[in-house]
Amino acid sequence: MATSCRNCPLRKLSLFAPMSDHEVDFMQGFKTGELQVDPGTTLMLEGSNSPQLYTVLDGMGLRYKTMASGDRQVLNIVLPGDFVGLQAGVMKEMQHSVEATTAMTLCVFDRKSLWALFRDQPERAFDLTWIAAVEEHFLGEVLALIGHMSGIERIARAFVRLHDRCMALGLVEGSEMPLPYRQQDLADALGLSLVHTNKTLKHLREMGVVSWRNGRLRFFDYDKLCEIADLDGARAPVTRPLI
Amino acid sequence: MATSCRNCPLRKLSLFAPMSDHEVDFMQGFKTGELQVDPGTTLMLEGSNSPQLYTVLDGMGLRYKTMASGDRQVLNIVLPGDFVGLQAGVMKEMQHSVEATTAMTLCVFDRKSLWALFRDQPERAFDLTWIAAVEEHFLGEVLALIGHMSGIERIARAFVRLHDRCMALGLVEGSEMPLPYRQQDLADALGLSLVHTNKTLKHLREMGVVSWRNGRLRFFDYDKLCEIADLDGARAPVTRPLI
DNA sequence: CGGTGTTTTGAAATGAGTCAACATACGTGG
DNA sequence: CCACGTATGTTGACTCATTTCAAAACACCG
Repeated sequence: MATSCRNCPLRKLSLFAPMSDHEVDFMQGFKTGELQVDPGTTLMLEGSNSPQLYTVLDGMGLRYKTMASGDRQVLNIVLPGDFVGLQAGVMKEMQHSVEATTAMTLCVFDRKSLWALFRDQPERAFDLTWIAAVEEHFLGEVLALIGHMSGIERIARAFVRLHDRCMALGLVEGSEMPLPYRQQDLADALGLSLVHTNKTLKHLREMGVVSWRNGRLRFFDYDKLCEIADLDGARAPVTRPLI
Repeated sequence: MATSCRNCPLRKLSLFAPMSDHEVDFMQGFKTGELQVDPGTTLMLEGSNSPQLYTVLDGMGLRYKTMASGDRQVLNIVLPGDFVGLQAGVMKEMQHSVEATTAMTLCVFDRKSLWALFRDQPERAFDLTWIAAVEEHFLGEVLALIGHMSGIERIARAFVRLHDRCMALGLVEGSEMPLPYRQQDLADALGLSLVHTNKTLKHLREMGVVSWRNGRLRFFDYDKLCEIADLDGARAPVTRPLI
């Protein structure tokens, strides 16, 4: 049974900007359905133009680009609350692909009604731009990360950032959280080779900082991890709108 | 004397999406003035919240992030037609800084009237989101670049992309174009050390491919450059809106 | 039980960073 | 007009993080 926007479990989270009843009603009308996909499903394909846009309700995915050489650059990890397909909505086509890593539940919107949203709901239109700006911000962060940090620093920072995001979503259980990816995925996200990623993970494990096994990430010494990641404890949470 | 939007020289370029007379009139009203800045001026500061937004009319600049270590990551080069400050407009504050490299002329908009734009001009609001999506796309490209390519490939690709952008803006004169930056700027943009950037530039020069001297970039063998950059000749130009 | 995908390990090769000096250009003030 | 200071570009030698290659161990599934 499909969730109604009114009882959307994500909306309750403080991570997301509050929305008036009237706005929620509009979103409800904007929503055309709900989609369940299996792990490995490609939601958006680079160069294509999806007729549908999504908001992730549940599950995890990946945004990535495929390069001429066949390599893959993972742009970021897709978590609940993320909006998928904005590029297809405003540009001619997607510039990256999006794939479901786990099973996912998605809110479906019709691309054609995006224009109605801009016309009738300036607040929501503003929020969409906001979302695009937040995406841009995250990409900028990763760029700085890959451009200037060593392997162990990159991995540590990726883990901390992931922890922050999952914490805000209530996905962290004690000192443990799900991370259902392959080492190859992390390597592709951080611009490292698989072998080096593996060895660095081993190093972090033996240092007693974090352990990533069987799709679960365990934090043994979070402070140390932050230190390696060159991040202090005070990180302002980024509030953002939910579409 | 300030340029009127109606005769805006940029608008004529095919790079930018066409705009109706009515839309141009609105933009004219949105525009509050024109700003001239000297080289080295900081237009936006990371963490601050500018009351003004700009569209570059003339000159070149840099967007960059400053890292805890003191390093700098150049996100991209700012050219005429680029919109500056969108992040400050929709998020609480800028996540990167913007600096004028040469003298610049900027169209000034009032941040407060951004909301009016969303309310009264859904087409323009749509364009703003479009711009944000284009920015995101470019950052994704650079990310893939830095994550997976060697020094010489990165430099070659940066030059080709720059050539494409400047060509669309009519800034290329024959096989030569202005590039008023320091080697350090390029190094910071591509995640390379200054020394390695210097040596790679020398290498490209000695191969007879490109020469970058005295703020001017000269192409001797453009095909070869594209080959090194792993780009074929057929690159679709990205049309985008001008605000 | 064999097949496929993932993780792990070791050894060798190298691209890129760091250090440290020198060269060049440009502007300012004496 | 020259001397000096600062910013940028150039070069060589050395080091090391990371990549690449190759193989083995492990896990899961039909």
